[in-house]
Amino acid sequence: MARAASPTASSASASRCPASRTARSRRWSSSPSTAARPSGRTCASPPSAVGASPEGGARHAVALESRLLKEAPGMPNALSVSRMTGNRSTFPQWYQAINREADLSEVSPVRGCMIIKPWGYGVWEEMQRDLDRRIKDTGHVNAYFPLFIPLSFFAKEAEHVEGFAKEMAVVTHHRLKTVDGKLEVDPEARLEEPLIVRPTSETIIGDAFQRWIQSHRDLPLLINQWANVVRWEMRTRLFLRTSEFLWQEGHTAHATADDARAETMKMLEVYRAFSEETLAMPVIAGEKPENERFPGAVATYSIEAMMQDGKALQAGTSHYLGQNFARAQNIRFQSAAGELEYCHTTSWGVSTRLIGGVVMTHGDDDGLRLPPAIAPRQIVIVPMLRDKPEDAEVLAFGEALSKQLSATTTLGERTRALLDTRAQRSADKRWEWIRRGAPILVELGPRDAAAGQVTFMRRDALRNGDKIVSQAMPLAEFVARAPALLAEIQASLFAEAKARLDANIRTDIASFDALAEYFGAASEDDEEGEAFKGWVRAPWSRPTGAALETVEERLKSLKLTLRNIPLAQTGAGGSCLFTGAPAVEEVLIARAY
RNA sequence: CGGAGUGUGGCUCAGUCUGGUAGAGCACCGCGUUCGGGACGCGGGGGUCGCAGGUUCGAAUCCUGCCACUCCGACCA
Repeated sequence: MARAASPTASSASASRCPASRTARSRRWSSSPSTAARPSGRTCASPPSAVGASPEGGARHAVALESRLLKEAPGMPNALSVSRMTGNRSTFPQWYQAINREADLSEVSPVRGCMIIKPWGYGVWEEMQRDLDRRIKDTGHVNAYFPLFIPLSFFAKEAEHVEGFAKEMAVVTHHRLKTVDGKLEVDPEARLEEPLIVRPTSETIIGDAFQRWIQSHRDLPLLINQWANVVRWEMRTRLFLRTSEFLWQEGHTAHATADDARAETMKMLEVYRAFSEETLAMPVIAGEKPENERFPGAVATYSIEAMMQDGKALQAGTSHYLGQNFARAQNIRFQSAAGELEYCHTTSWGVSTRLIGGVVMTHGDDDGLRLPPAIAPRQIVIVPMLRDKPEDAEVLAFGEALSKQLSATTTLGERTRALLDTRAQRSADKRWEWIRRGAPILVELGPRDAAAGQVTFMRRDALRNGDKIVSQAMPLAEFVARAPALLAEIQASLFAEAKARLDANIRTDIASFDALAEYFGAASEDDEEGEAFKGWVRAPWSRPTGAALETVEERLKSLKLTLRNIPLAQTGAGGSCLFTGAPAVEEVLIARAY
């Protein structure tokens, strides 16, 4: 073992020092800024001390990947956690490590598709439950439409077709046959009309709307569907972009443009509130520039969230479709005046991508941190069992605690507590729950049982420097305070992310050159570590058509995109960053997922 | 689809240059000692080295083709 700088380290301390072990560490070992960094936690030797030692510690990958990273050098707006997660060059590895170590998801044998593991799916279920409530509270009802859409349906809206045609899964046959012991597609079983696997459901739902709507009394028609969709993506990443993903898609029809526009904005606001209140993920809501519109839409709005590497994630969209789909599909109603008119429709959706957003918003060196509102288990009790008589008391105490906690109400729901009685070692279980992001972790030992007290850790504030922070209080007090404590964790995660977002949107960039300097300089760095860059909010003249395309081209050279035009405008004047013309509003510019 | 890289037990990797019949740590199983900050000892189980051909007495290693994954582009929730 090449642990040159700490010759005294015992194997025991080495085992607690996983940072010293991956081959990755060699990548940074020559970096001057790494060597000086004090080792984290119980780790005795600096990362640079380690060479080719192949010792393992795979389960610690989240911690070890990130601990080795460079500090963001001299960045005024550097994230508080940028030394681990804010480093652009290692962020993808960190992201994948969390997916693996927090048991969220894994790539499947099917190209471009993922397996959402129970813990990750549990998070999705909590999201679904909360958002479904919000969707129903705004008057919508759930329904389900077919996975397969006849090609002819899909073909009706020209822009829509153009937007999705390149990423379509198509079903052409309905039978297999065995030839020489091998299964083959039966050429005899060709479908008369190919079916596409839905990439979105405007057309199949529009077809139903066309039949369901006759009178203005049938409007508004407010439908939502929870479903999977398929878009044949070239490049996929867990949760953020996969060929198949889960989502919710709302589809509504209205009598007037005003009503439909109001619906579009209402659902955008539902998404904003859901994202900020439930996911603790601050967002900026705004309108997409015309070239970023949903295919077939008159206007598209989005909420954009800032990830810990500074990139923007489109976290939800809401579209005003005008009468485009109504005309294409003959969705008409008879008005009070007796006239036949086309409906105005909307659609809006969020997907399992949000899970990726939560990971990249709240994750840290120790793994995932889940906002209590979406944590499948909010309080996990790990009993310290030692194969001794007092184990029974510890377990009994734990069961009582779990039961009492489950009788309380947190954030409007029954508190989700778990007594983890699995046979694994307590220490392993503790770290597993830390990596998974359980908001509160209770460690229950004989001393607690005897004293009738609860010792616990908050995942949002797990460490003070290198030390794990735990606190203790009497059972009754803990049970009484747990809901408030969880609410506090929810709030603190949001506050942390909100502060990061607010601190990293620059509004002082007044020219394209300045923009290029800010973003361009970093891209010339090698992969060793690009400094954190946030977003830029800049005045612009809202160019359209070819002029807008030119803007996009120039931004592309800097790997930048227009995210949205925030609804909340400051009214600041100035001249357009791109055209020099008088600005009419501000636009958000960022690198994006 | 272009550029770069990687495929070796569950995980992270060494071994490939210089062919000789597969390793480490962690994880897993058993026993014992431990146990409030990622325990220790002893003993085990698990890999046709991404796939298919080829060269060779012999291939993880050399050659050819293919596939998959990761990162960077193009495309997108």
